[in-house]
Amino acid sequence: MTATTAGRSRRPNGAAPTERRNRDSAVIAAAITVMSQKGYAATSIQEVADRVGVLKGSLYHYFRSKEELLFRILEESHEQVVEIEHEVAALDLSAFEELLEYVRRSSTWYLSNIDRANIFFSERNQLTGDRLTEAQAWGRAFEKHIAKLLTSAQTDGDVRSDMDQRLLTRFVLGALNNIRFWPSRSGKSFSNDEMAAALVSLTRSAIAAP
Amino acid sequence: MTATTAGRSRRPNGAAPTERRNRDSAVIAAAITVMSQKGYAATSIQEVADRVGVLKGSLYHYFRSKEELLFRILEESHEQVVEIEHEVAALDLSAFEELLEYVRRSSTWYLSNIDRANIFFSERNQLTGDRLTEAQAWGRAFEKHIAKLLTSAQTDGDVRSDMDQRLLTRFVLGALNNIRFWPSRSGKSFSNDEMAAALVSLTRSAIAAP
Amino acid sequence: MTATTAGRSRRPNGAAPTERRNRDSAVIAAAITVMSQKGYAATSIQEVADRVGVLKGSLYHYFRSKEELLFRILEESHEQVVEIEHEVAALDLSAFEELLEYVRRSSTWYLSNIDRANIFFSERNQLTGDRLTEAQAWGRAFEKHIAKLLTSAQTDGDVRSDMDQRLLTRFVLGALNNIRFWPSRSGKSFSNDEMAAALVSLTRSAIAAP
Amino acid sequence: MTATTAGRSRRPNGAAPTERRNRDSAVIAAAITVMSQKGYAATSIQEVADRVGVLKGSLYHYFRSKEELLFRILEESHEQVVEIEHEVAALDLSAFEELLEYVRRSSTWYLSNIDRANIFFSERNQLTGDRLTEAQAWGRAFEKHIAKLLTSAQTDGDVRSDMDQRLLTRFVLGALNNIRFWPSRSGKSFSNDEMAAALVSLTRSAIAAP
DNA sequence: CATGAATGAGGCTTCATTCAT
DNA sequence: TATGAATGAAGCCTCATTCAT
Repeated sequence: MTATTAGRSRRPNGAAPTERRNRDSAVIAAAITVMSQKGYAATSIQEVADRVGVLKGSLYHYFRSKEELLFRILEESHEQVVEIEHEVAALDLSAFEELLEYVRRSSTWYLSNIDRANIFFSERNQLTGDRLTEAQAWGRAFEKHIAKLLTSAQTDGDVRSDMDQRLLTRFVLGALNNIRFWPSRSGKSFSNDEMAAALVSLTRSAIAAP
Repeated sequence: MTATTAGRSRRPNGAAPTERRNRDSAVIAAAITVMSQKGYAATSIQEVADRVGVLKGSLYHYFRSKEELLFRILEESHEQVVEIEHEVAALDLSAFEELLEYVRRSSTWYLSNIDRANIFFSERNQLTGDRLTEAQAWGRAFEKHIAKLLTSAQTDGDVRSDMDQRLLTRFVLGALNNIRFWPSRSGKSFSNDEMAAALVSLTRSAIAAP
Repeated sequence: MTATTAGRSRRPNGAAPTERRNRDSAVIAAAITVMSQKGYAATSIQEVADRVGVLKGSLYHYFRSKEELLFRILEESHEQVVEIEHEVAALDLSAFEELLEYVRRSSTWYLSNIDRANIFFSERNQLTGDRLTEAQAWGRAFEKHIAKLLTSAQTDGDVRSDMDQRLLTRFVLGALNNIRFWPSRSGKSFSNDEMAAALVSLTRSAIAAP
Repeated sequence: MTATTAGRSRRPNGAAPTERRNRDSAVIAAAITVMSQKGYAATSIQEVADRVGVLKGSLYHYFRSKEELLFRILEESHEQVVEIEHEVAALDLSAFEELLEYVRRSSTWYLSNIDRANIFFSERNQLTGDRLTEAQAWGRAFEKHIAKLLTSAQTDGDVRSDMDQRLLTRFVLGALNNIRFWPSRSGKSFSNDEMAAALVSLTRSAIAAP
């Protein structure tokens, strides 16, 4: 929310965007598809424009630079993930159950938004300057949240205490972040819910107190 | 081993092969460092040359194209990982223990070769044509190997049978591949062995038969 | 007066011409400020629009092209300078005194309209085609006028005869055109009148007959 | 000398440039011609490349950016002008005669290097950042030098004391800087020396003590 | 009149790659 | 082998201008 997201096209008075939003979303959608597939650096604005059905230069009505476009995608994704965090927190579960529920819901989100998730986890470091700083902060906050839940769950006696919480955190996060790769192999034979459930079950077994 | 790897070391006269290899390794080492950090697409040959202390054009004595350079890096990594696979297979353990030992050793390798591992897992898809095909085959073989071990271990009754082997495979692979990110967070406070051991322990708990 | 100046103010209905003129002047004023600072080529229509508080596209109600906008600015300036020429001619002074009075009054105008003067003297050559031709004609007429006064003054014995009139002309014109740079250095400490008076005095000394 | 001039093409070891310098000069010469004619902003790298007989991209072996190219031109010109300053200072003349000799020699330089002089006086402000700062400093040093000579000459009683030194400075500088426009009008009929001599004579008359 | 999205051309710059020396 | 100038293609971005609303 800090870095340069706002003010793409100069609108002196407060005119109504009407149709605008649609194109905006179309642009972002196109960018997500291409960038997820080829990676940010290998994606050309041209390809995005082609997909939107607009000339290259016209895209600059929707963002100020390729990097801003990436940032916007990341930012949106981040917001949605944070939203999940809040929803789960509102459920008033034990730390352990909250953690697992969080794993389940975000897994589902990643699986339903694989392209977004790919970009979210792979292209953050292509940002520079303030935008990079901000995006890195997301990651840290994210990790801290998981760490806190794990610590609480350890205190509650729900999570094994024979292992440093930091190692647990990394394991849980790693397994979670990787779920986006599950479907890409061997003919999509599991539903998102099945996969999410499997991840939760495996995570539970992995870290539960004996 | 299929795609264009050959044709680098023509040695018409009896020049010192050691010198050659050294430069060659230096080039690869430089490329690994840069590409791990910025990604293949965002890495310029110039940066690699700078790091080697050679002019851009000179690099083309060591590889035919940027893509071949990437391929060589991936290939080397792949070979080393396969080597681990063979070593572990030679230990004659039960499927379950072989799997876990494999996890331990490859974790250690990833942690000791983080830059290589980064490229190995992130840049494969930047290849094209035959090289892409070959690299993708590695991944599939890799997965198949884990799958086989898991199936055997399930048959042995060592691994939980309440979950499809394919889900188990993805989980194990995902957690394993992700260990390369463990050190990057919060002040490197664990040794590679500690991290590998933790991963093994967690993986065991996750998938062991009850 | 030849080139494409016309065709701006079609007023089909009996709309208020005042409003119109105002906007028109506002646009020109904005353009003058920006172009004086950054130069014609480096000035974007966007910047002018921003300064007027209007969207880029809207500016095209006030001129047909960026070049026409520049031309109009130059033309207006030219007209004002010519006006000064006529005023001074009407004073019925000796050639020498007319020249000096002309120097004084145009100096003052340049100093009071520095941005206009900057554009007038620096951006003429950015025009093309007929507009360029016309603007260049202004310069020549201008010079011819000074030349005529100097020749007369030489005949009158008021101006030194030991130097070709063409050299005198260039000197006088050069010194005059440059007065617009006087204020920009070292904290504006002189009034426009003081500077104009100084220029007149120095010019007089420079060219007066001994 | 401060701003980024050095290090255009990366040369790890100290190889001999040999042919290099030639091209370098050719590039600068081409740029000077085009920029003098059309102005920096309106000059495209393409035009310079065409004139050198090289592809657009190839030019970037000789400079890092269009702005650096401009800076280099300005810097070279500045150095030559400063050189003149030093030469004249070494002549050990009275302040008044030194000033006039300086006017004569720099006039001659401007007339012999009209394109350089045009750029020198017109395009400085197209620079940005540190380069702009440095170039502006040149101007100030330049002016200070003239001012010092004038003050001394006033003290010596050689220059009129009825006028503030700052006004004299501006007048002298203005007339001098403008000499580059003298030849552009009406069929080049005077030699550079004639024009320089005329300027000196007129300047002397203008500012000499009565 | 104003809007603002779209155009289409062009500008600066980077870069993988080649090649004569 | 190494050099470094040159290529040619492409990439990002800007901008004057148009036009339907």
